[in-house]
Amino acid sequence: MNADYDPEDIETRWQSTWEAQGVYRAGAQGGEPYYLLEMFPYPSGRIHMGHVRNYSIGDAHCRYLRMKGFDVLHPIGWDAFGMPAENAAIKNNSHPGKWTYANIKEMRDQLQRMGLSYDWDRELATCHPGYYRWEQKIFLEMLERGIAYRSKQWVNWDPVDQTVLANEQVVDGCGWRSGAPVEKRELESWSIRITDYADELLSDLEQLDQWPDAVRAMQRNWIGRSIGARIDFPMDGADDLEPITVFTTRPDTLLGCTYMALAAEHPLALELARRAGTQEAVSAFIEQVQADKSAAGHGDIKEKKGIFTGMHAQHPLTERKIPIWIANFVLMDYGTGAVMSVPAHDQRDFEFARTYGLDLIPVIQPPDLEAPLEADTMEAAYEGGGTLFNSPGFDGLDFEAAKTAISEKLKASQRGGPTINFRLRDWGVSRQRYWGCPIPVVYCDNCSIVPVPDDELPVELPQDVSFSGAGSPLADHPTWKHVECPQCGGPAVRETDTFDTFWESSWYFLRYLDPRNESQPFSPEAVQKWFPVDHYIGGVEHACMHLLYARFFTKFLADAGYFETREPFTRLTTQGMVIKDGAKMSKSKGNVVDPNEIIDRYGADTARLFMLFAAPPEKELEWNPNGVEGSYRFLRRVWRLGLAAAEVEETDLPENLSKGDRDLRRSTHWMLKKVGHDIEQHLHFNTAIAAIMEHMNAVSSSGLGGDLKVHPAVAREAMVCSVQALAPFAPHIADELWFKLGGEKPLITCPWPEVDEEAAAADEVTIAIQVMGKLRGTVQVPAGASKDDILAAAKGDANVQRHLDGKTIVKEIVVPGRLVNFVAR
RNA sequence: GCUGGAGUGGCGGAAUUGGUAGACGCAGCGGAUUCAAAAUCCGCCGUUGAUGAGACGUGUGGGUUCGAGUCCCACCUCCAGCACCA
Repeated sequence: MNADYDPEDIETRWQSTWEAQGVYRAGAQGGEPYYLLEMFPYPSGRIHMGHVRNYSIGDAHCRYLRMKGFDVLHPIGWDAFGMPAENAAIKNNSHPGKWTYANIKEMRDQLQRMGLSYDWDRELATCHPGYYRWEQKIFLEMLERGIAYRSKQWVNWDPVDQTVLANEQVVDGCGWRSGAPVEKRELESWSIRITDYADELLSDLEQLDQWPDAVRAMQRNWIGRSIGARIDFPMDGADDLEPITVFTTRPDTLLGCTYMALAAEHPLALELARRAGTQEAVSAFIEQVQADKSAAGHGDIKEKKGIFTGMHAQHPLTERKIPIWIANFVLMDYGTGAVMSVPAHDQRDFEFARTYGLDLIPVIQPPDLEAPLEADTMEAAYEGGGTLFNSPGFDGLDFEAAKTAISEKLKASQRGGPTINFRLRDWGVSRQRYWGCPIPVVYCDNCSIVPVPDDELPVELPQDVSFSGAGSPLADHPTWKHVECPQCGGPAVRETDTFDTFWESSWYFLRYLDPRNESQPFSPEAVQKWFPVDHYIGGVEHACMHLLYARFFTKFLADAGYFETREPFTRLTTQGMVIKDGAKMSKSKGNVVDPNEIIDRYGADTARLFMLFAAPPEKELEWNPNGVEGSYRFLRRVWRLGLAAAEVEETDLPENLSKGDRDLRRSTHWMLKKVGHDIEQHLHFNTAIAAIMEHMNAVSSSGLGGDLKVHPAVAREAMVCSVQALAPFAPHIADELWFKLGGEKPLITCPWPEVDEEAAAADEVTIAIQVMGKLRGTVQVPAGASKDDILAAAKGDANVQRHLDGKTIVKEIVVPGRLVNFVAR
């Protein structure tokens, strides 16, 4: 009679039933809307354990919320543009789209085998023109509002992927995808003024109180707001040149400035050298710096090097002559690419000055030092605070007051003033690749940059391309780029760069709301109903790229009038990595476990259960084959007990329950309460599942399947509730048993069981008894026992008496339901 | 260096936020069942002690408290992100 647990049979049957009944469709049941989203996958070909974990977490939450009566939107799609498709196309001499769609099909099958609760009607692929036409439109709105601009600038060039990278995409000086050392190139390209939103992106982090602190901190660092001053240094003896502007956080040390340093890429570097006649040496130095950077792979500079340009600036307050140097440690990417050097109070400047024999002028006196700082005896820069000296007009001021005083003075004489500087740079979005969304502009000799008119969108990628050449197939295409200028009708050429693929993922969560809309990117009604995303789940590696861009897009779209919401993701969960043998799973380490094999062997329910049980979502998860086996063993146990319960006669709960009945009912309802609580409070599925396991131990002890020691109705209830509680984690086996126990609709469409608080409450509690804070015994008392009764019972304990013997109790502490502590002398 | 986080049995991890440290699972040990195996079931399982009483025990050292894994001070180690950021 007892068929063995056969996950494959159960899972395929339920997956088709669910699909046939459309139980996952958003709006299928009504209820309060809830938008639950996991980061969509790149269709690389196969899903990996990281995906399985990510989607198991999201699915468990989704199923729980559905049972709690929410109308959950839970969509899935494909982040389908990107380099791997193009590389595969080059290798196989085929088309990236072919590779991409084949992978999507493969991965869709895999996800469906996991039995995930997605609304597949909303599936989207970002490489589809029906998707990307709307991001072209959004770009044109950015262009119109001055948020998108084209400029010639120094960019990060990935020599392997043959494309430009944004700052965020350079990791340790290497391309985030290719791993190749990044080079600096000067290119015409498109940028997005994300820096216009720097302040808001920073300050709104405050309100994201359901985001992990780590992610907020990373974004805060990334945006890098610092308060300081902008200071203009006029040129000495070259009146036709603009002053050199620097940014400093220490305007109080301005009088200690003895030289200036420019980045090698600074536009004035060569110009100054040309005027001073040091061109040859300086350009050799600049080339050396560039070569060192490429060779080191990183921005890692071993020793500080520099060269004097031969030119001088004037100190903005004293008009003293300030030599202008070029130095390898000055970054063009930060501030203005030029710094004022105060060697007495900045360690880098100090080292540089000592190397090249430059002057030191100490101007801040440390508060705990009696003798004044002296240039000749200093062994390191003093970077702390103190009182100003050697600073005519500011001597005696505290350094903090001096920051303001000097900034204001500069402002008054129009030589700078207080300012706030950000580390965040504008977002360079041009990519010299084919498999991306075309940037919808054309270049016309008469009209310059012309946006593609709305009725000509989307600008589609041509299908007939060859990947033989080194550059972009779009640039090499014989006809595609040649068009009539939309403005003057003359000959024009299309932009052949495509967008950074982070462009697609910056707004896909909005397209899900209305994925087939052909007249707008999404309807206001859909946004009104679902946006923002209530809970977003994904990997922490996107903390500073995707999540920052998505926040920016949302703010821009709000400003463009699409909606009011200014933050896209209310709650964020960043799940930990799946590791094996202490290391991230990777082909090179040979420690990859293929989800397919696990599902073949144990079924999806076991794989999911293990992933949720082994660790809370935000922690790393160590893949443990024995642990998987344990989860499988548990489900088999549930299966047997479930079948046994289905055999038990169906009756009402009796009026009078035996102690055994009450104990099992307490276990049942305590478990339900605990599962609900753990999911709602912290998404701690691991402790929720532990509670179900604990309860199953109690069910097992009740004799179910053998000599039943409890009332049949109590035993049935115990199993029915277990199956319901298990539904978010192992949905297939849960539905199968649910139907065997008399259920008529899939559990995801059924309400979460009510906790019977009375049954869940204990009628007896164990009180710990301490003497002087040390545990000396325990005692069982009725749940509502009075303090006096508890104390009496505690004093009755033989061991406690032994420890109190010969002592006087000076204090009795009673924590109701918990413990008693006797303080005795 | 800066920022964020974490240190609990052989392992993954619990501990209602100041109240019996080690739930649940894995591994291990012992037993039942079996001709045997698989599967299943029961018991033990921080260290020490003897199966008892006890002592010790949540990275280290102090402190607050009747009572500290939890709070305070100082330190150590590990992980992650950023890093010559002016």
